[in-house]
Amino acid sequence: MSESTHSHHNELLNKTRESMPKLDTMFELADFFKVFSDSTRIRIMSALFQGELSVCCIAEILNMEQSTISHQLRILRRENLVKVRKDGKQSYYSLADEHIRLIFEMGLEHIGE
Amino acid sequence: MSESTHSHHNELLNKTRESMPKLDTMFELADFFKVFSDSTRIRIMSALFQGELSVCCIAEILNMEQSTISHQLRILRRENLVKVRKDGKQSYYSLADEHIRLIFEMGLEHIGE
DNA sequence: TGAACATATGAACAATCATTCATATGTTGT
DNA sequence: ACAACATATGAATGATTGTTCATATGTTCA
Repeated sequence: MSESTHSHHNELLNKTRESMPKLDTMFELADFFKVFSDSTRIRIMSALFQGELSVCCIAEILNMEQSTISHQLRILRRENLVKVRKDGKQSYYSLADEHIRLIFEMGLEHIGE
Repeated sequence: MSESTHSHHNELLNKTRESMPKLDTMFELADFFKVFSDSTRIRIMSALFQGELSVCCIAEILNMEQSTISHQLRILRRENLVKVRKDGKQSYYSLADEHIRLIFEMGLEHIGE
């Protein structure tokens, strides 16, 4: 292989590497989308578009265990996608971000709904 | 508990259920975002923003096994996010959709980059 | 204070998934 | 036809993750 071929090859390689986001950023991005990659979390967020809901209400709407919902809400909280308002015994969850609706719409558009 | 309390409760429950996307749609949506939830796939797509690339070139850019890249490209192909152009020994992959850039930008915006 | 209820959480388990290794398929140039 | 190369893919493995059960924490009301 000639030297010029090598250098062209390395040029593309370096140019592409430089155009890419930082490695850490790409890991964060994957983690962010990971939150949307589970159907239970998608269903919880879908329910919350309607307005704030308590944990047991979400569990009833989805027809799933309260424990399951709590665990998934913890993940949504950790990623700042929902916020909590405590009132007596209940915890009322709501979407933290109008952003989420856009991300949903974008996904729905791609799967053609 | 009074009957009116019950009916208010069921009203919210039904209203919310009706406002949600179809169950199948929510499963599809989760599957769609699942593709973006892995850092290797994110890195592959990031590289492809630059233009089409062969499999071994992607492997070199990411410094990963050719086999790993092939497996992940298969998933991206299955979900219609990349397309292939075969030329001799090589397979050149490129992004199937300008959509992907928007989804990336939306994610980057949320993680604050 | 005690009973009933709402929520959170740790441990265990099953299922999913990314990676690697080995190898098959297909192409180019000699 | 053969050697060298590029890509694809099945099987095995290790790691991650969603769900369930049991239980802890905290609140309300009698």
